[in-house]
Amino acid sequence: MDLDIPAMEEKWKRYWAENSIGSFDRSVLERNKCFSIDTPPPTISGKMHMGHAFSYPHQDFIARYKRMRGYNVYYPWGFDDNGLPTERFTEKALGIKAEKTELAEFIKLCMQESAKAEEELKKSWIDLGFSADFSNSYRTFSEESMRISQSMFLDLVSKGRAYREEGPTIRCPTCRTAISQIDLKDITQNSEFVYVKFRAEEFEVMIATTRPELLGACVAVAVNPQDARYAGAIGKTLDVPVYHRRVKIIADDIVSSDKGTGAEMVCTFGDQNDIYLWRKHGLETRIILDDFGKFKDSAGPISGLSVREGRKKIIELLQAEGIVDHVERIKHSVNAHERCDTPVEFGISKQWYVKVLDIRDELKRYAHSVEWIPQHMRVRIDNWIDGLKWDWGISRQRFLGVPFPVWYCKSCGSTVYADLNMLPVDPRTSDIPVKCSSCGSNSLDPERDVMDTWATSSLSPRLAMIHDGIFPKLYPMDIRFQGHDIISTWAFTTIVRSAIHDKLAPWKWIMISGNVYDPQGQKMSKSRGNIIEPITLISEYGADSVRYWASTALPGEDIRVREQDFVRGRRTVIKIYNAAKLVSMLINSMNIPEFMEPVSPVNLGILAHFNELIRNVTVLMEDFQFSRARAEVDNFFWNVFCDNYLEIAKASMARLEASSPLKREMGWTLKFVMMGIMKMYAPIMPFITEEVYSMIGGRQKSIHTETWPETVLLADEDTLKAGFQVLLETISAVRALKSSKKLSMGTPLEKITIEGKAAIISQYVEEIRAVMNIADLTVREGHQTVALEG
RNA sequence: GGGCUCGUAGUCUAGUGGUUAUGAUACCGCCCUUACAAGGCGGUGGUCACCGGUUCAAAUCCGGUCGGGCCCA
Repeated sequence: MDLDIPAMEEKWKRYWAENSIGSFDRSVLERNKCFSIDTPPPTISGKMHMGHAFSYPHQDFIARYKRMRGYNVYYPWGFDDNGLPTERFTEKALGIKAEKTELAEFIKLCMQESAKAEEELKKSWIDLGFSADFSNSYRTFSEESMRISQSMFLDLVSKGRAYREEGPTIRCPTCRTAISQIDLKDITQNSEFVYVKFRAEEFEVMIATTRPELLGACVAVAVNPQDARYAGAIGKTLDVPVYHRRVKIIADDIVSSDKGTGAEMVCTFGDQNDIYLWRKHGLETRIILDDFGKFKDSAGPISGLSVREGRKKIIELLQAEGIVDHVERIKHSVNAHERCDTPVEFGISKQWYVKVLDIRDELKRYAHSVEWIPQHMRVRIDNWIDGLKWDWGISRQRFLGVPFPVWYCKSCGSTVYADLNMLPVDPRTSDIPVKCSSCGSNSLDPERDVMDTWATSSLSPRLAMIHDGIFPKLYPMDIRFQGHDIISTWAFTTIVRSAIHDKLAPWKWIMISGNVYDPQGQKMSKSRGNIIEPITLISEYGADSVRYWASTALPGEDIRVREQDFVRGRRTVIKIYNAAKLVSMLINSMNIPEFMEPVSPVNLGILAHFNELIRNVTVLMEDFQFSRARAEVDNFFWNVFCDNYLEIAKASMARLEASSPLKREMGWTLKFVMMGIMKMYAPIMPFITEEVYSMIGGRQKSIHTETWPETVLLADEDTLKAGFQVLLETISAVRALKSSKKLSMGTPLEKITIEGKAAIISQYVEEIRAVMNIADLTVREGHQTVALEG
């Protein structure tokens, strides 16, 4: 009977759910008995994609392995329904616009849509056989998460780590919305460098700019301190053409001498470079563009114009002044909104920041106290921390997000914080009466910004464990799983939060996964049309095969989606099933005892090999090297167990009397080794191993509640193993002989002479005769040769 | 531009100083009555990106060059 993979997987999914296989035992909360996993909550705004199908199994391999090693595994599940992606998802699903919907209503709709999407999504994850706790998942935008996030924000405030200051905002003129840095991408566009002379009484400086229209926002001219051309000019002032104001010449290493003339105009704000210089040098602020991309009155002659019109007009005015030297066509990269490719504009407003610059060394120490898998990923967070230019900005000018529990007093200007017992609170929509804590006024303005999603996601260990009522029992957690693309965001911000709130590193280990590419090594994207859906692969090859594919990559390494890997996974599943069918046929009529001590060389030999396998695989799994671990099991299962031991056992047992002690011993060894292989495969392929476990008489209700295989005590294991190795080589030589004579492996042979290590081979004469169907076998001392006689 | 990473049969991949370089896939032979042809046995196929250095010995260590990828500017 052929194996029906979908039906088999369906059966066990139900069985595990009904029997709560793999669930966390709340009564055991000692840290050394638990293993806790900080899982990345997938965003609810998308389907499961190949990146998920690749990296999430890695967590599950470790979770299942640790359970079998006796740990009470805390493997919570969350969904990320916070922030902009959910806004867009809800807008699209309901055909509404956040701007045109009443705020409280919009947020309610977002939460409803998220809840629906989560139910749908959950199914995909369960289909892949994950053993996380789906029955009790947390959400990054629940009332509970909001309360946690707000209370931890207040903790930042009380520790002097959160502050509010003027900061840049990014707007997309096309989408007419505030966006965050994460929504930016670099695009290269054709542009022109306009070379303009800035004059002073005694000298002039030529600057090259791609944004002449921002002349009215010019607050400085910057040069590199090493640049000899401007050495004498630093600190002096220049006249801004058209507007005729004086600005200072400042020096900064960030200015490149070989770009343009080496002197650049600093405007508030043309690009991120400007923001950096503005902040570092404490420059004044001149905002001349409004939120809709039109010039304000302060832009003087170009007020009311668009960016494009203003640019044309300014160039005309500069030419009229006779100070345009020349115009050069160039290609340069600009920050653009990733959705619509429009170059963004920068504005300014008061924003909340988390102070991190002064604790960089401490953050690095915490980052280093975590063990990074693979180790080389650790330098990425070092580079990030070293390269930080400003504090962590957590304000976003959006609708859906965790609100700041903050008001501003209209009469005295104080910042008023919510009490802990008010949380969660949305000052934008709440009618809770709040009074100013300094002057008692009840006339307060709510903070209208919301927190960036990372400000909440960075608390994921708390979100999960408070939700489950076990915080801080298992905190810090054992391991975080995440991709390398978010080391500078999620890993970094989580380390920041534990460092500040708890003076701890958040985990013992962090495991970084790679990216998934299409068969040609290209990124998968809608625009390339090369998206492959995990659901398609699951229905075609089975979840075990998809997991098998995911297990082929080493930690941190990228992988391609290639048909042949799934084919290989499915072959393995089917091979396991067929091997199990044979094993159960061979042993089912027997009464196999739980323990036995084999005495025959062939059984001791495979056990010696198996011991070695268990040791190697265990070391690899402890080291999170599931790819190598699985390859070891594969090799043993196919080449040693199936191709040889099973063939030997099948042929030998057919010749032995039912009452023969050797037959009984073989039956026991078959079951013992097969069971052990299944246990080592179980974390990778939970479905087929469960099926086999039930076929060959597992004693527990599931293989996933079994313990990891342990070695058996053998006298002189090395000799046993070497002897068994000679047996395998001898069989291989006889097979080669049959193959060269174009005979089937089952063809009877009359008389065969084997030359080799006679003392060893003689121990296995009966097995060799049986498996190769040889009537008369002679063994002679000599170099390994096999000859057919007569 | 900076950091990290990778470069091994047509393709993918193992291999951090020591026999004849691992395995998968593809390809070519042969083998189906008794677990599995989605299988078994055997075979073809490689200047280990390039150049130089260290060493008795380099795919492996060091330096450089070229090319790919990711992250950051």
